[in-house]
Amino acid sequence: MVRGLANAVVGKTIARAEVRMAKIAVHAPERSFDEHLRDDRIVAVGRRGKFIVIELASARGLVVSLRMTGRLIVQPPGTADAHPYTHVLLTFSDGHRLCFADVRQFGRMRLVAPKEPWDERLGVEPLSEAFTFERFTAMLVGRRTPIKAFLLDQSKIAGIGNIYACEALWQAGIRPGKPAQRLSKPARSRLRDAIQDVLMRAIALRGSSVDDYVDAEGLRGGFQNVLAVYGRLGQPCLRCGARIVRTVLAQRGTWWCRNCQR
DNA sequence: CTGAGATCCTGGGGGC
DNA sequence: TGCCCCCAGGATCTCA
Repeated sequence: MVRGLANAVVGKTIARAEVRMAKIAVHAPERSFDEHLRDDRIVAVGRRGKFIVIELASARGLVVSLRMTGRLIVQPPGTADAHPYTHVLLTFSDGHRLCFADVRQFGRMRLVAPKEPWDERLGVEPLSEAFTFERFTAMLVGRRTPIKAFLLDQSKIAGIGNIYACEALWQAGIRPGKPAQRLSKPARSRLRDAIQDVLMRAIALRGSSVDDYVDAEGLRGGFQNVLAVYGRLGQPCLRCGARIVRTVLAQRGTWWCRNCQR
């Protein structure tokens, strides 16, 4: 998503910003969203955890959280709204538009000040050098919470969602409900590797379009075609053939194999 | 600090 | 065919 977005919008100047649903655009109240953004320029697009960061020439940032159904769509000049639930529209000086749409209205587009520590509550990036076996081990000490709940906690490891938590636990052969502190050394090693492997493979396939996810270029992902457990209730485990079960853990649907995840 | 649960939303699927 | 019910889920908040 970030790579496609960067290709499409870096260098563009914001001519105006239209907010159709006020709660979606979060900003300092002194001025309107449009007054804040007008004439600023996009210099980079990055990511921290699941948050997309659109960096501006003013050193401020537009931090976008898509949650489940949020979409960012880049539209050529002169085209109609690309999505019926468009809540925020940035129009660039060249006529292109960046449309933020979200059926469920859970997503947010937040304007942050230069050096504002908006990501203080996010944990380690799982694909960074900092995510070592030693650090992973230290994080798990004394944690009684189920390992799957731990993986979903963005303040520990940033960026793992429900799909990738299920897939990483299957790949590592670990029961989702196992208390985090009780993972053996080999299990911790397998899980750390599985987290990185699952995330890298998913990114290579442009994400998981389980429902109707599309990236900024309107392309569907491909990882939904290679999911081992997520959404595969009753189907055979790709490793042992046992039926995949679904339980609820941390208020989330959890798919796993009772036979080969222990 | 940890862990658990509620909350926000709407489309879509299942049941009848 | 139509209606009702319920469910999916990420981040943030509250509470014990």
